[in-house]
Formats: sequence, C-alpha cells, structure tokens
Amino acid sequence: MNQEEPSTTESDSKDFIREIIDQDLASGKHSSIVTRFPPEPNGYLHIGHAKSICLNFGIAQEYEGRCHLRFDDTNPAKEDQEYVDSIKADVRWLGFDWNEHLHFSSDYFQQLYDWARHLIQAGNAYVDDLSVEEMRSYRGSLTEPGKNSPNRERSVEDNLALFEAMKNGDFDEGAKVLRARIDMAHPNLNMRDPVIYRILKKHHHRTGDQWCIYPNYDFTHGESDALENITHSLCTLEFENHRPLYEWFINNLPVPSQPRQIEFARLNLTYTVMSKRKLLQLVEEQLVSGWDDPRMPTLSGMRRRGYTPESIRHFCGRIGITKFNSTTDVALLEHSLRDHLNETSPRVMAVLDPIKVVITNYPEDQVEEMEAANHPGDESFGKRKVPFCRELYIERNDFMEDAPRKFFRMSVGREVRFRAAYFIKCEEVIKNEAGDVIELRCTYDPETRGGNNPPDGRKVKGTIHWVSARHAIDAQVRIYDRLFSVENPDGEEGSFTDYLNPDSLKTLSNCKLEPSLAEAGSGDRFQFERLGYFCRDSEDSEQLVFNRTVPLRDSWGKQQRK
RNA sequence: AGCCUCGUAGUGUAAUGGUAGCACAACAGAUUCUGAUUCUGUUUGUCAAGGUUCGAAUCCUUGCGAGGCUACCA
Repeated sequence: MNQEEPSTTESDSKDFIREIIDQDLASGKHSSIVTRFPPEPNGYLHIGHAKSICLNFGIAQEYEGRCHLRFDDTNPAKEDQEYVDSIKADVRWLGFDWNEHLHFSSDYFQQLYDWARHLIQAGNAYVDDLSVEEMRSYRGSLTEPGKNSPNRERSVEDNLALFEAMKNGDFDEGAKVLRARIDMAHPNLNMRDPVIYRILKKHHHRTGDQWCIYPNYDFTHGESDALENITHSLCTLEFENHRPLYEWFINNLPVPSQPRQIEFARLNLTYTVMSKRKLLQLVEEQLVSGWDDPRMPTLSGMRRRGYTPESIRHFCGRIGITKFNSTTDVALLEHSLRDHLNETSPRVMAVLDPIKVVITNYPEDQVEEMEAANHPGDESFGKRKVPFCRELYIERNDFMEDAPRKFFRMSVGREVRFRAAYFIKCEEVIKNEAGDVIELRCTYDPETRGGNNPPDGRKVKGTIHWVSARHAIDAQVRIYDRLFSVENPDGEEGSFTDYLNPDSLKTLSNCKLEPSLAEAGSGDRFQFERLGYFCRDSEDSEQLVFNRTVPLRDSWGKQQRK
C-alpha cells in the first residue's frame, strides 16, 4: 500500500485543474507553476483547508514549481497574530513547506494604494459618500439594475484629493469609500461599482496604525497574486461570481503578471460542520473544550485526536477535485486513518472497563514475562514483555453469562485464549449482592504457554486481551465519537447545535493499561488490541490520558446491532 | 425572478464520440493468537425527453433538480 502517492498508484487521470496546468505548460503560456494558499488569519484551519493546502502545495511539488503561504490580512477588525501562528504550525504539521515564500497581503498596502490612484486617474474609480443603506438601495437587486451614485461623476482631481484625505484620516469610519467605476446595470452584482477601499480606524497586527484605509478582498487578492507571479489562483466555488472582477482589475492595472483564477468545490463531510462561524460558535458556547477539542474538524483538533498528517494527505488525494458541490462520507476519512494507523501503530493491551479474573490453579507468587509481538504484520516492530500473574483484568464485555453460540469470548465453562499468554477456562462467576459480576474464577492450561495450541490439538474460537492486575497502570481514556448525530447538521430544522451527539465524549477513569504504556510520550499512538487506535493526550500531561482516535472495524458489534 | 456553476451506484470520483471503471460503504465467504488486518466474491449508476451520429455519460435543444451571488467580510 502506498499512502503517499494515490494519483500514481490508482490511475493516471488528472483533475480538471491539473489538466489546465498541463495545457498551459504545453502551450508555453507558462514555463513554471506558482500557486498559493491564502488563509485569512481569523480562525483555525480545518480539514476543508487541508484539501486546499494539499491541492496547492501538491501541485507545486508535482510540477516542481512553488507554493506561497500568503495571509490575506486586509481586515484588521478580525485578524490576529495568534491565528497566523497556528496556521503556520498546522501547514507545517500537514507536511508542507513554503520555504522563503511567506507573504502577507499587508505587505502590498502601499502598492495597492498606488494602484487605486491609478484607477482614479484613468476614471475607473471614485470616492463615494453614500451610506451603507443608500448604497444597498442604489445597487438594485438580482433582477433589477442598479442606479448610479450621485458622486459617480466626480472629477479625477476631486477623487484624488478625497482619497488622499481618506488616507490621512480626515473622515470618520464609514463616511466615504472608494469604488471601482464599472457598470451599475451589470447582471453580476459584484460588477456594480464594488467598494474597494474602506476607512477602518483599527490597529493592524502587522502594519500597526500606519493605515486607516484598507483595501478589501476583491481589490487585494488578484493583485497580490500578480505581484507574486502566481500562475494559477485556486479558490472555492463561492468566488466564481468574483472572477469577472478579478479579471477586470488585472486588465485595468499595470500588474507584472496575469494570474488565472480557477474555482473548485469545497469539502463537506458527513456528521460535521465546516464553516468558521459555526466552529467558532461551538468554541464560544463551550459546546467543545476549544479549537483543539479532539471532536473538532480543525487540524489542531484532529492532531490531538491522533490523526496522522499522512492519513489526511492521503484522504485529500483520493477525494478528487471537481466543481460539483458534494458531501464526502466521513467513513472515507476514517478509512485513510485506519489504514495508516494499522501500518504504523505498535499494539498494546489495555482494559477499559475491567472485570477481575483469578486463575485459581496458577501459583500465588509467580509472575511470568510473556513475550508479545508489537505488530502482527511487521516484525520490525519487535517484541515486548508483558507480565502475567494470578490476578488479571479483562474487558467486562468479553464475558457473558448466557452467551449465544456465536459469542466467542468468555463464559462459564468456555475456554478462550488470553493473547500471548495461555488458554483460560472460566469455571465460576462471583457476584455481589446487587447481582453484578465482580470476579471470574478461571483455570489455565500450562501446556498452552505463549498462547499456543496444546499438544492434544484442542482449539479455541476466541482470543481476548488482558492486563495483570498487580502490574497494571491506571489511566483515563476518552472515548470520542462523531460530534453530530445526523449526517447533515446544517440541513436540519432549527440550529445545528440541536443535533450535537450527546455521546460524543465518554470519559473512562478506571482503565487498566499494560505497564509498558507508562513510558508513552505526548501524542504517541498505539493500537489497543481489539479496541481501536489511541494516542496519549498532548495537553493533559499531569495524569495519564489517552484519546481514542478511531475504533477498529467491528463486524461482531455490527452484527449485534442488527 | 436575473446571472454564474453543476447533475455518473448509497457516498466520493474516472471514462475527453468507441466495452461505464475505481475507492469507500454494504453484503457474503476464506484466512487469522486482534470478531482487526489480509484475500476472494456479490449488489447497486449515466436527472428526464427529444435531436445529431454507425455509435452519446460525453455534442445540440428543452425541461427538471442542486449550489452560489443583492457586506464598507474573506
């Protein structure tokens, strides 16, 4: 299996963007390819951003071009250095490198200002005094044309002077804006004299108080692309209607290159919400513990949950790039995850809901170090010693009193294999007054040491995991499940928060782990045999806490649910 | 309602006028010291109607359906 190169292992077909790039290279339009990932530093990155990151940085790698990381920081009211730092960390964690090409739109404020003056001089922009409400009514509607602002015919000199006064702080916020002079009757609303500069008397996280006017997205993005010689500017579908504007600016300004905007569909996943606004709401209303809550689809949350960057990249490589608005089954993501974790995680034993087992024919003071393989399919993982003695713990649901025939685990009179140890037969159940099972009395067969079949050829259907009660270490384990209980929380009646899964987190505090886990480092990943993949929590370092990344596939449990 | 974009198994995608494939999911079975992994097999599809063509998922027309767009957000 090859996690890293889905495109070469699966087929030679390319998505429509790579086909355009091939054509541009073949026609000589470009001799090298430059892309960019342009986040606004106003929130944390999520799995949807990962799709864009993998696309942009992936293309740069495949075509031996380069990909810039550019912060689109034109709105000081919302942006912050904290987000810049987290975004950089997340992109690096995902496995990509922008080298020296770390850029900020704010680096271009002076150039953008000069280009705005260029537009004014050409009669292509004007200062407008209309209020927000007035401008809305002048804009027209989807079906009716707008009408010209009374300020649309101001002279170049007046506009230049007014724009400079805006820059100098002579007007209040909202008093005036600079607008492109295009066409108030254009069927595309974005072309009806869009605002390109507004007065914002706000401190900017990088330029401080140097500016009190800021260019907006439309006037910034394409020009920044042109300044950085971006060849293909890849963005999501909601910018489709902005493309004519993007091109209008490129065509009306003396820009150094001609980037091309291409749109693709953003990622949607079942059982999750992806909008920054909604994720922020979950954090602010404390419905989750923070941006890095392991249930969040943020990269920081997924990292803490135990996702590997490889699995995310692999997933992004398989979902494809199209213009069709679709929703990907989260099972596809989990498949990539399990696939990679299966290959890379050492196996250990952990009992999450313990029930005590006493091996009555095992010597009271004896302890054996059983040898267990760390990976059944890969000897390079080596072996470890696991202590075995008279008192053990097994999983409560690995025992059943009135077990059906197809139950291959423990029940009175039945024999199972304790992984890497012995065949164990359950002889007796001990209960408390309430009738709860509190202990199992069992016997072992010394001829099965190591878990091997005995000379008499006896076989056993089930193998279960266990830990030594005398040597086990205590830990808390957090069992995470999907955050929402419906496939499309956005599509239901009422608020998406009405559909939070009440069982998305179960905290188990009486878990017993094999002693080797005492040395687990922050973020280390393991397979707890027969249960799933877990990782040591990276935030909670006081106590031993493990997060369940994803359970193993469970055909028994599936059958039970039917 | 105007403009833009898009409709291929349950889901995500491929086929660029020439046998509708792949992955995930689901379902069966084999193997297994993890009811995992692995392996084998099965089910399920071109939005609709016309047209062009020897031949249409692909080109044309019409219809239907979905998404986006009326911030001094990005």
